[in-house]
Amino acid sequence: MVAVGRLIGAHATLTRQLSAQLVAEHGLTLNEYEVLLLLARAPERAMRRVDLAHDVRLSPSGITRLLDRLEAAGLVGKRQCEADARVTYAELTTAGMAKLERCAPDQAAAAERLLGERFDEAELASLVELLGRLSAAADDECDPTP
Amino acid sequence: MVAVGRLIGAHATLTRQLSAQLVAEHGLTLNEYEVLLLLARAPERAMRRVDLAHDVRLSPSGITRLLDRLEAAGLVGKRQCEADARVTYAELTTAGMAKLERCAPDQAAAAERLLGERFDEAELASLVELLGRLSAAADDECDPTP
DNA sequence: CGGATAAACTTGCTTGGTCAAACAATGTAG
DNA sequence: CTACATTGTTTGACCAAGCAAGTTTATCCG
Repeated sequence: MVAVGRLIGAHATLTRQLSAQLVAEHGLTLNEYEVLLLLARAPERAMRRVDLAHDVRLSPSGITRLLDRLEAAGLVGKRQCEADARVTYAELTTAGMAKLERCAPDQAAAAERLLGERFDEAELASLVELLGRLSAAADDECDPTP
Repeated sequence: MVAVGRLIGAHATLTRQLSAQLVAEHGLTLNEYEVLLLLARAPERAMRRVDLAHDVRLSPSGITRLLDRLEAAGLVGKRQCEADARVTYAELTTAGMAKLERCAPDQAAAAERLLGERFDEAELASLVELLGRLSAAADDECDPTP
């Protein structure tokens, strides 16, 4: 199947392009950026580490390390859960919020440049739909909620 | 742009699923596998390291190290270029060929399971076409051949 | 010719991430 | 109520890859 190689190559491309600018101009990994983004959208700007890990598809240890970095940079803080002493919440600090607001426009521009130029609305939509099936599929396999 | 996160997530999924089996059952990275595959298809089963690096989108040092591993495993050998002393060819050994033949069916099956189940012919084609534009775009940027 | 520039490749160091193991807190069965 | 399993998180060892710098060979241009 020749297709597979191409699919993977294309993704690598996308990720690299998108992360390059982010790293260069804001010192953030794509994953770090996405975590910030997820937190910003979450209620109370806080999320459990497990859920965060799941959403960015990182291993538990991966998330620990990523959050360590963000915490060291002051962009994220820890909060203990009262109901369950095992869980720690990561919550966006105001500094983190500010950072995100600085990154977002550039990131959106990069995405626009990469995608908007190449695809029209319909194509983009179908791309998202098609790829979406893959993610959905993966979720099923790990977490077969019927 | 919500789309971006999803696109990236989907790719991560695809790559991970595809590489997991490969690593578990054959002790090969997805990149290593692709290198083997490229070599198998190349004339004389040999390629320059630069070209290999370009095709799998790895940095020069990345390819060096990857080939080191494959060489240590006896799957690949070095050959000097007579015309240009700078270049080294990587060539598939018979062991490498055999290895590839053992991996390929499993890999094809995995791809089939991941893609074939989820997409029909037309969808797959359009997916490849759309994503292909991204790769093509990236090539242009590094290598603006008009 | 000879010297600069570029191409192919390697080496050292750093990094983001995984896995396996450990640990603590929570649920659940008997 | 005790014992066992599960869940959330962290830590240590390891690994694939990137970047920057260095070496060697080609090439181009005066």
